[in-house]
Amino acid sequence: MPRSDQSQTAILGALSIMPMTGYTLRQQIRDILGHFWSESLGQIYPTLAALEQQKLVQREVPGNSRSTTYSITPAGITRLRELLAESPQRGKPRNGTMLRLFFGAQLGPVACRALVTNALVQATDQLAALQREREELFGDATLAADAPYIALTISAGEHTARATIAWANESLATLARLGSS
Amino acid sequence: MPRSDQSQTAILGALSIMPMTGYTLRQQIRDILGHFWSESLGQIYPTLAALEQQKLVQREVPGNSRSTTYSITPAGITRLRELLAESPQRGKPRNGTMLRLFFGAQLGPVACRALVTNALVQATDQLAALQREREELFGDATLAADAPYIALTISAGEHTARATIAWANESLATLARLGSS
DNA sequence: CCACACATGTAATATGTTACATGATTTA
DNA sequence: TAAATCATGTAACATATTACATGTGTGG
Repeated sequence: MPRSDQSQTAILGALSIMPMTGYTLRQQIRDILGHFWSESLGQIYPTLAALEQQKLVQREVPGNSRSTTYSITPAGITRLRELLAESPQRGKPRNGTMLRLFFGAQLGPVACRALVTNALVQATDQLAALQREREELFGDATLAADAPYIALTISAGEHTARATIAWANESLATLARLGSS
Repeated sequence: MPRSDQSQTAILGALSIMPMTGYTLRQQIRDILGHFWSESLGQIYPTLAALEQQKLVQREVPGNSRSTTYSITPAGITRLRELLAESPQRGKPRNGTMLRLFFGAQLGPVACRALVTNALVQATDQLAALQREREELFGDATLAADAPYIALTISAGEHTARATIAWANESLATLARLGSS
């Protein structure tokens, strides 16, 4: 059962910052990588088991607690660096909003306006969330080494969100003209 | 074997513009929706078979040719409008470049620079491709009804590409400072 | 006539989510 | 002590890609 390289990369990466349980792993990935990554528990547990078999991660002292904290091994760090060095296989795009807009003649201008408005709201929310994250990032001393790189990914999200906002406003104006004529 | 609503939407949508074979369907989706959508042949043929069973598409006069051209039925148009009206289920993001950059401390500044440069090149190429498409769009009279909506999706691609270019240039400057210090 | 594009379809494989089953720990 | 959260793991289902097997039409 070969668990995907991609999931292994994300999980090893997260464990390279700090040891965690599978459950916490999902939370951290959702909350911190959420803008550009996702993993489900159904992926995480089997992947952790596979990584453990390959000795790339290990269970930490399972003393008193019933929960299993995993940490990355030196071999795991080596493997992580290999995986990160592989060229990123771009996932196939599937943007439901654009698909609907493309066939907007079938959908009608009113529903299209709703789609764009929705995209606008989401992008605005995301921009706010990213700005909050940026502030938190500088308050966390344990991330000192990672902070400059993490800031790059936050910046990317901000650029994209602002682009979406600009596009949405433009498009709403266009759609208004389209609807009235 | 329930074929996904998402694939059905894309295929019915494409057939709403003109009848096609499965093979051509894939080409058109790759070439025209490629910026925000993808379907493989392994999806297209089974989906077409399912759609035919539901009478949402039909084979056109299979007279002399060996190839099977499908066209959308009135029921298919109705179904397409239903599908388009469903709120777009956002696919989970998986951006390999951002994942690598996030763990840039493990990967090192040189490889990170390469990742960003690569993103810059891709975005530049895409911007050029989109501008070509925009010109073609106005030259094609058969798309008159769809053109304004299609233009919206092209514009979205352009905004995103320009945002990526701006981010990449900024980030290269940041990485240069990071590497030299 | 040979290579290449057109065309169809299936099977193996990969990937991934959701729901289910189960239970411990914390907090109000 | 009841509810919420933390935690693990599996199974069923959904989705998707790639490779394979096979054949037709067309241009050089």
